[in-house]
Amino acid sequence: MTAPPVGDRAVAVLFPLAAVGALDYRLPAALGGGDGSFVRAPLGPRRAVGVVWGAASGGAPAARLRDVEAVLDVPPMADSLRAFVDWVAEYGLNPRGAVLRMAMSVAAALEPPRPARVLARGDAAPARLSPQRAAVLAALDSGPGAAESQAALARRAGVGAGVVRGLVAAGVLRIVERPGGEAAGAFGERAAPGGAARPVLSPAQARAAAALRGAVGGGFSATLLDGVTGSGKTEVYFEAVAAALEAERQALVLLPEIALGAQWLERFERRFRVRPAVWHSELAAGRRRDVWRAVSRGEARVVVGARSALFLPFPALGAIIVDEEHDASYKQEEGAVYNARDMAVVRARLAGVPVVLSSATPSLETLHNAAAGRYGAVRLPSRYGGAGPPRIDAVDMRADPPPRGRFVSPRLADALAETLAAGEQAMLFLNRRGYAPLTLCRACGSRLECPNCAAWLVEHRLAGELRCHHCDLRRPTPRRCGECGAEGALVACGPGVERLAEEVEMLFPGVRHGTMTSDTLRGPGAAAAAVAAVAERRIDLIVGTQIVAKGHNFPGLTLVGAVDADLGLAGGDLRAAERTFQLLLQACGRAGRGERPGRALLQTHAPDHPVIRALVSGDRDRFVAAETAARRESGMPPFGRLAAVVVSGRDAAAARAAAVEVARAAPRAPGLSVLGPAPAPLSLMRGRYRFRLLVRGPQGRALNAWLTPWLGPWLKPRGGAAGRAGVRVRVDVDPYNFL
DNA sequence: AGCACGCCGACT
DNA sequence: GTCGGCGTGCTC
Repeated sequence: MTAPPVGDRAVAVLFPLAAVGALDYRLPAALGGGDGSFVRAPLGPRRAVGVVWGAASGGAPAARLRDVEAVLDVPPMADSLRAFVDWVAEYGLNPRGAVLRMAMSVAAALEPPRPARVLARGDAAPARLSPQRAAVLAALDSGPGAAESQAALARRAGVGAGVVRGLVAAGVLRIVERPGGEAAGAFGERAAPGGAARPVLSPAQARAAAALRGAVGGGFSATLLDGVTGSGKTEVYFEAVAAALEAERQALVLLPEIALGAQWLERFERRFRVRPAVWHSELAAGRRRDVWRAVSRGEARVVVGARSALFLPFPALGAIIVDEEHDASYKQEEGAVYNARDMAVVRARLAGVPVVLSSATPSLETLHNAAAGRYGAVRLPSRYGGAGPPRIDAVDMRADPPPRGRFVSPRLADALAETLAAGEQAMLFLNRRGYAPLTLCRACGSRLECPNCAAWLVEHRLAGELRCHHCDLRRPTPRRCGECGAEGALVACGPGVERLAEEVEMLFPGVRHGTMTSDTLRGPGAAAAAVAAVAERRIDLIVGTQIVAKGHNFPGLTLVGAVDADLGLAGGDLRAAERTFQLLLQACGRAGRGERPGRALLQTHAPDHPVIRALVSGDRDRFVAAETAARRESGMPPFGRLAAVVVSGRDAAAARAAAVEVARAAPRAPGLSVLGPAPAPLSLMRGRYRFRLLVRGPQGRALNAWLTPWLGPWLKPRGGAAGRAGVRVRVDVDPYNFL
């Protein structure tokens, strides 16, 4: 593959910096690196770590090339991962350096591991053996063998650190540097493919599992695992993981950030007896480094992670699983833009391994790909253990409205009362944080709005403040109106989960209820604690946002009430119907996962809306068919592709002018249409005025061929064609979020 | 991303 | 007179 090192080579080095990208260097033959090598090279006045990215581009005269300084002692980046970085960069119009950054997010992992300094017996015999000194020596002998730091040994011996230091100074103990001091062995144990508790699979599960197992080792393939909530999809895709392990390869399981909880890990551990390596954005630096290295050495056999885990340096990838493949949180919009579900398919193709896309409510894109035969499909049509699906009914809020100022209809209240009286648990689902989404002044009619965003301030009564959900603004809830000064005239309009909890207390005094939102479940372990509280019946009525709709399993729960089922349907979002359907079905699916059958009530003002009708009739296929037909009609995804171009700036006029200029420069081509610019749906965010262009093109890569030359000049982070007036141009390829 | 260069306000 | 604010530009 690589040519023998005859003389120095001119190479491109890609740096993990959005604004720099690849630069040419001379790679001295003596250093011995090649394509994919991690190298340290001079960059301006400093030095930086980058990756050798093929032959030099010729962008600088050979005489000006500087020398690569060192080839780092870590396994080089595999060709398939480099190809993946290039792909993600090109597809999403991302700077290559920004994408590389995700693939080497751990600076410390690239430095040689700092040797651990541990203690061992020295040559000198102890002269005067004080009780403290004797305790230290006894502790050393009884310990795990020469492998402890000074502080740890002192702690175990119950003496001050000074005693140990004294012994070292006297030569009784000596410090030994042990290379590779970081958590070696933490991932070293092999996951047991056979597992401790090989699960009993239903016939349907066994058939699905066999199909997935069969795909492992057979090169690239993509398979949709389409199973109703509670059908045991996880156990099925665990078999694909097991097959990868049996083949001595690694497996990657992607989960939405929100589902990466204790329950999933426990299931994994029950099946495989070991913990997988966990990867997500909140990981502490040290842990990150350890996991990255363990993956790159092939020691971490299974990685479960959020979307960024796609960029880990697997040397022997065997399978990729994308759980809850329809989940919108796979779409990354900050920094580099990409959809981890789609990029998982790309990564699998480049690595020549199978990918499994799992969901109870697959995205239209994936269903379309399965229908077209591009993806295989295996189905689990019924719940594991024979439990039926929850019975779903609509409550017409026009015919059966709640009392004024309340949000739970009499019918839902009755159902709640029945459920609680029967000793069962219930959940109220409302995808709205805080107490009330809008506060207005009864005296002058003004609304409390964020000064930096075109959005209402949301009251968070528990915290005693108003918050903007689009920027960091928080301010104490005022007593008087800021416009007219009227005292005590501010009224909360509409419900949030906090207000719902208040209503629940009034309806069912003394009921043990708990609110679960991203505000109340802060930090690791909080979600697990809440789930445990429900399991142990310290909570009988859950009030929650989408955080409770996904992933968690509540066996005693038999009733789900969607307080505002229409919530996601308003607005011009392309995927509003699809997403609402998915979210509500997931929420309803929380009911009846144990012995007792479940039911769900959807409070709606539009019981005839196709989404509500599909949920009530349980006819997903008809809904999908209708939605697909509408998309085909309008040339929308998956029958066409979109890109959103957002031009923003602190000065509205300058931003608008730049947006017009961008639109004017658009290529004219049949099959390509450009709408706008128009004020973006969130026309002011974080103090920046936003204008949006919507580009629609045909399916496939043709769209990129137009976008890249057209938008390239505007996308330079600074100093680009738009940079002067502080105007920023961002492009979101395959947008999910229409804000 | 850093880091230097450069061009205007309040201090030893 | 200088120290230092961060706008602008460059890194093979």
